[in-house]
Amino acid sequence: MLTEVFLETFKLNGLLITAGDQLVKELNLTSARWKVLGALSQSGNSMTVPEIARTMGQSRQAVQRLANEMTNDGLLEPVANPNHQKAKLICITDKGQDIYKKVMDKQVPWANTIAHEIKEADLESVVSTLKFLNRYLGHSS
Amino acid sequence: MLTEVFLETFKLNGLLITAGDQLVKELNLTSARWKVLGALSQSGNSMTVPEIARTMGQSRQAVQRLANEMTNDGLLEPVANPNHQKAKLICITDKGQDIYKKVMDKQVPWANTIAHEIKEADLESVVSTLKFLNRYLGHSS
DNA sequence: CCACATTTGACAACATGTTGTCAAATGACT
DNA sequence: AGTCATTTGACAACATGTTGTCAAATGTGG
Repeated sequence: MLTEVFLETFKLNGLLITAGDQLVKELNLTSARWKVLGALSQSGNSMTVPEIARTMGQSRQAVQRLANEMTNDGLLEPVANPNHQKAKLICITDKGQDIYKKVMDKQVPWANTIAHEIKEADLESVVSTLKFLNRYLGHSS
Repeated sequence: MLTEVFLETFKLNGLLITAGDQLVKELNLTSARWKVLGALSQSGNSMTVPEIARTMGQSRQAVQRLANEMTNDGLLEPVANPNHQKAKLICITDKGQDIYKKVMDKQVPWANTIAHEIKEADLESVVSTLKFLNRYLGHSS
């Protein structure tokens, strides 16, 4: 049955990326960049690239490229890190905040429409189980 | 909370691909090809490329490329489709069956180790909720 | 303080995914 | 049958992801 969870996760990932790309297209965003903004936003707005990568379950190189491009586009900005000379802290710019807010204004009602069709207990079960799997797989590697 | 489900899904997807790649590396497979074999295997061993793509929640072009490469590698073979001249039915070759079996021999114990740490009710909750989300997102697009 | 492992940014090679386009095959409707 | 929308394989452009490597910065243990 866990195998089924994995297959459904792969599928959901694909469908979410497609749906997400459609949702944020007109804001000149993509799902990948949205995810970076989300990770930063969720954690107080300032992390190094490798920290973002670990949060997202991806390689630091993938996030590094996104961060560089988004910095060029004025969505992010690197600020000096008192704890590390090379590893700058990545922050969201005002422009980035603005766009992220607009994304959330579109995403929240969309998510609520879906969430209404799912029992709250199931949602909690899913969140905690996925978190457990992420913790488990994250530590093992 | 549904937003959290989505973020955890993205993360789990990344970690699963990494873990899967490690698991099947020595069999000259990758997670992507494994998924194609799994989709075919789960559905009686014969589907057209677009059918596989819909099962996996991906674009038919992505699956087409994988299918072409795996055909060149002797894992798959296209057979005539009585219902469609162009859209061949993709089948797993004996060699493909062999490798898939070896993958499962490695994956099943690995999955069981993890599954033991999760309550069965939670697992059922996750599977049915993910399936619902996939059905919902699949129909809407 | 010094050697050594780890982390980090930068860069490259490559796998995997999306979208868009085209012509051929199919299906649906009159 | 004839027309038109849809599906399909092929191909291309591009976004996103992995791994591997290197040198610099950091952490760790003597």
